[in-house]
Amino acid sequence: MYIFALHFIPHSMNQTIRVRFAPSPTGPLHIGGVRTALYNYLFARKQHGSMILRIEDTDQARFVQGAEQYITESLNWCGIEFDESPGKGGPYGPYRQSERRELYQQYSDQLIASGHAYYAFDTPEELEALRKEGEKRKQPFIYNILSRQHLRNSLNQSPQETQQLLDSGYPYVVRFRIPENTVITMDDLIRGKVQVHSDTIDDKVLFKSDGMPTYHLANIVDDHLMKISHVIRGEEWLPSLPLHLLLYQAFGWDPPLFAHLPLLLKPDGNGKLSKRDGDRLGFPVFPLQWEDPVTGEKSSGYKEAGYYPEAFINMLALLGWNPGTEQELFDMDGLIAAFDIGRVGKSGSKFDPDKAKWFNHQYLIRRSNAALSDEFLPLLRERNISAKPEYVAKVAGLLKERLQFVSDLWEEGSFFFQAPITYDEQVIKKRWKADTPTLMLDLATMLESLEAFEEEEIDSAVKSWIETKGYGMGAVMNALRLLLVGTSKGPHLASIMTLIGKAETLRRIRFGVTTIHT
RNA sequence: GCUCCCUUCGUCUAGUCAGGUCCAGGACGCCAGGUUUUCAUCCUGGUAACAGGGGUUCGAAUCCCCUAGGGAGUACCA
Repeated sequence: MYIFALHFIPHSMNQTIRVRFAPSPTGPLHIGGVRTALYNYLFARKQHGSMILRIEDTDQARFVQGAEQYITESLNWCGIEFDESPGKGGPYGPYRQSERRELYQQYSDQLIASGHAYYAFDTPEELEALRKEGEKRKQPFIYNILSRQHLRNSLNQSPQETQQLLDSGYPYVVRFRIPENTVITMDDLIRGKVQVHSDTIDDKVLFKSDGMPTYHLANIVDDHLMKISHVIRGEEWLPSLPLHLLLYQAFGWDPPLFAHLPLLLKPDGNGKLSKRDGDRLGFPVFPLQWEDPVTGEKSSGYKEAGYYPEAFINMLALLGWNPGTEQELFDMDGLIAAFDIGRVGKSGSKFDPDKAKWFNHQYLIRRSNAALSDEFLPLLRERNISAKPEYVAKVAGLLKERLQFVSDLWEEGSFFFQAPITYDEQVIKKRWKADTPTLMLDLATMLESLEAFEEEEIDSAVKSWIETKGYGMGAVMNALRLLLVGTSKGPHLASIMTLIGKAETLRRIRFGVTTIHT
C-alpha cells in the first residue's frame, strides 16, 4: 500500500521574531511554566523580537479566580516583560481568548466548507463507552479514518440530515478530519526530525458544544493572526504538533517554527514536577505564594522563601539550558546575550533545591551591605528590635558569607542585637573551667582600660594580654565567645566587640560570669 | 495498550551534529586535609557517570541496530 508523505520543512522566514507565552489561567504558574516564559523571553530579546502574553481561557469550567493576576505578578517579579499583553494591549489584541470568541467560529466554518472538518453529534457518554471498550480489547479507540464511518457525524449523513440536527439545536462539535495513511514529517528546533503516521492520531475537536473553540483551534488561529514566528512550549505539546501543522496546512497558512522544551521532573523519584511536590519536599514550586481561592490551601513561593528573583531566574535558566562555557552566574542581560535555543537539552531535568540555595547565596554575597540592611531591617522590626541601618549594614557585611537568605541573618547574628541570656551547655562543659570566671573578669578590666575600642586595638591588646599572662589562646577566646555570643559561632571576636561597643562588651562579660554555673 | 520523545557522576551538565586531543571536564552536594580564637567562609584534594548488548571502524560517550528503563500524550483540558 502506498503511504502518502507530508513534509513540513521549516523555511527560513525573513520576518520579525514574535514569540508568545500562552498560559491557561487554571491556577498558579509553577516553575516549569516560568521557565517556558523565560526561554521565550530570552529568545525574543536576543533576536530583537517581540514577547507576547496571551491568556488561553477557552475552558470556562477550569477558570480559577485570581490566576491571571498571579501569572502577571509572578512574571513581573521575575523580570520577564511583555511587549503585548492583556494589560498592556497591542496591535493584535485582544490578548485574552475569551474576548476573541466571535473570531473562531468563522475559521471553524471555513474548515467545514473546505472539507477539512466536519460536524459530530456523538455524545460524551457514547465516546466514553467506546474508549472503555477499546481499553478492554487493548485496542485504542481513535476517532479517525478507522472509526469515523461508524459514528454519528456529518460525514455519514446527508446534508439535509445534518442541517436538520443543527437547526434543531442538537449539541454538536466540530472535528478536524485527519488525512489518512500519511506519514507526517515535522521539524523541531530542539529535537530535530520527528515523524508520525496520521492513522494514529485523532480527529480532534476544534469547536466545543459550548460554543468555545478548543485549545487547538484557538491556538493556531491566534498564533497566525498574531504573526507568531516561533512557538516555544513544553514537551507535553509535542504529540499535538502533527495536528497543529495539519491545521496550518488546511488553512493555507505558513506555520511558525516549533521548539518543544523538556520537562521539569520531580527531585525524587520520577515524573513531571507537580504542584504538590514542593511543600511535600520542602521547597517551593511556585514563584509567588499562592492561596487557592476555593480551598484556601496555601502553597509557598520563592519570593516569600527569601529568594532573589535574579537568583531564581539564573537557576531556572540553567535547568535545561547551558551556555557551553563554565560560566554559571548570569544576570538577565547576560542570559539574553548567551541564550541559544539550540543549546537547550532534550531530556527532562530534576530540580535540585540545594543548587537553588547556592545560587541565592551567590547573589546575596554580591549584594551591598546597605541593601542587605534594608532587607533585614523589617525582619528586625518584626522582633521589636530597632537598629540603625548603618549598624545593620556592618553586621550584614560581617556575616553575609555564611548566609543563604537574608532571613538567616537572625540565626547567624542575633547576638548583635540581643545579649545572650542562655549559654550553650556543650560549650560550657568544654570551655568553662574553675578559674574561668576570674580570668574573664580580669579580661574585662583590661578591656575597660582601653582608650580606643577599635578592632585592631582590641585584637592586639587581647593577644598581648593573653601572652603576658601565659594563658592559652583557645581557653580565653572560647570562653569569651561564650559570654558574648552564647555559643561557639560567629565572626572574629574583635569585630563583635567593636560593633556592640565597649559598654555592652563589659556588661555581657560580667553578666555571664554571674550567670554561668557548671 | 497505542503514538511520540528521552537516557553521561546522587543532581544540573560539557563533550554527541563534523568518531581519535575523554582511562570523560565543570558546578551543586558529600567526604578529607589546610587556614582560623569558635562556627561559617575560603583554599587544596577526593568521591562518583558514558543504561545494557550487538555491530561499523585501525579507533565509539560520539555512527547504526536491538533490548531495557524513564517521560509525555492518548478529553467537547490546556
